[in-house]
Amino acid sequence: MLSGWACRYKNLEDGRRAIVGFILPGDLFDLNILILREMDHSVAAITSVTLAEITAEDFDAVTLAYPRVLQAFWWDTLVRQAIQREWTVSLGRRNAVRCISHLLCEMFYRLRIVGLTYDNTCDMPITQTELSDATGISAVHINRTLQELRTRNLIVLRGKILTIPDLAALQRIALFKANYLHLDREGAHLDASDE
Amino acid sequence: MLSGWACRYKNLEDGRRAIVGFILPGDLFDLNILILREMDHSVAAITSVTLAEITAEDFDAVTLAYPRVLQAFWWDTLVRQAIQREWTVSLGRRNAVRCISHLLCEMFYRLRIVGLTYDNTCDMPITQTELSDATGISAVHINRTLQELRTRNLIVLRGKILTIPDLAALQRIALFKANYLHLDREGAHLDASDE
DNA sequence: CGAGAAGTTGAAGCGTGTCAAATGCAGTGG
DNA sequence: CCACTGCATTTGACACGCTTCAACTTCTCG
Repeated sequence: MLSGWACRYKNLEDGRRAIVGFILPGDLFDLNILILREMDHSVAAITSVTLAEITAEDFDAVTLAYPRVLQAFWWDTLVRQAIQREWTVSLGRRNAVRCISHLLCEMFYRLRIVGLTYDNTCDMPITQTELSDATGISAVHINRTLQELRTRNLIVLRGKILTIPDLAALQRIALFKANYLHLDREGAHLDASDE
Repeated sequence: MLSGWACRYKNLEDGRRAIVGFILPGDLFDLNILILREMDHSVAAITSVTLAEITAEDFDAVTLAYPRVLQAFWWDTLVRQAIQREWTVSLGRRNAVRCISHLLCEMFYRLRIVGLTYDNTCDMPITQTELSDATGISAVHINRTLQELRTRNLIVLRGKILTIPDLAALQRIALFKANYLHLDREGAHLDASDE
């Protein structure tokens, strides 16, 4: 993924859609298809996107010839898995305010790694309906919760642009700890939390 | 993991515990520690367990010398990730009855792969409190929901032994589709669902 | 047999879902 | 430039699944 946003999702048999992850610029996708026989989920673009492609043959050739490359890819996979685990925690244990705050924190950090934040703002091209599909919270309640976050001056979200006036405060609300993103292996990072 | 059950969990700052996955016999654990610098979660034994261990040096040596081994390990990682995604769906979209049913289906299938089911029964050594930590549903409601599943003859659960009289029926309730477990790469499998 | 853990039960409250309708907003064609 | 269209956001009222609390009972194991 070179630019743009996409999401992974699964459709339940009763027709509802569940977003299980967001794919941001710089993310690898999709290694699944190279290793597993069958995709167990779908991917959809949220904005217009640009991709770089590699064939299965080239992938096999490169990774077999340069195992370090495979290890690096694997590192990426493990980080995605850590993110998925944190989503599990969010959905199971965090209420609406915390769940949404946590998701926004995660997006902001992930965008910052790849240089797509500007001071304390970043793009946030997802609709409230998509937020609903991602968090399992109804769209109506997403709306009310966003308004609460706005009222408490924790976020400014207008026209697909997100500004976080006080990241440390938002993290505190969200019970967000950035360590699960394993930023230490990558370049730029600054943890706004106290610890 | 050679025998016994364990779980991965994270502690929230407010003291609650969230179980983000179960580790069953045959599962690899923990590749994270070999690749990532820092564990972002903890692992606890549920029953007494036996493990096989490999040093980081041996691991590096083997995977660098035999890239196919690394690819196989990676395949395992991707399946774990698929399971984690399905947990995300469960917590976000399934109500208590479906969520618990789904978890039981998953456990049963995973145990069956490694030959730890006997006809339609298997061990289920987790307490209702642990089920609560895994699903985000309060222990009290876990209890009531299990009773409902028992009343509807969907499960028989007594003394850490689970029997599923009609697996297809339970899957239907749970909206369970076994494809996400990617059983096709492994040996024995029988999908009890209609499709 | 005793003690602590696990499971069970009831009552009350609340966070969130659902439904339905109104409003705002962006793109399209006349 | 405006009417038109469809989607996203917002609002209010009401219902319900689930949580919480607190007690009680049943298991398990030394």
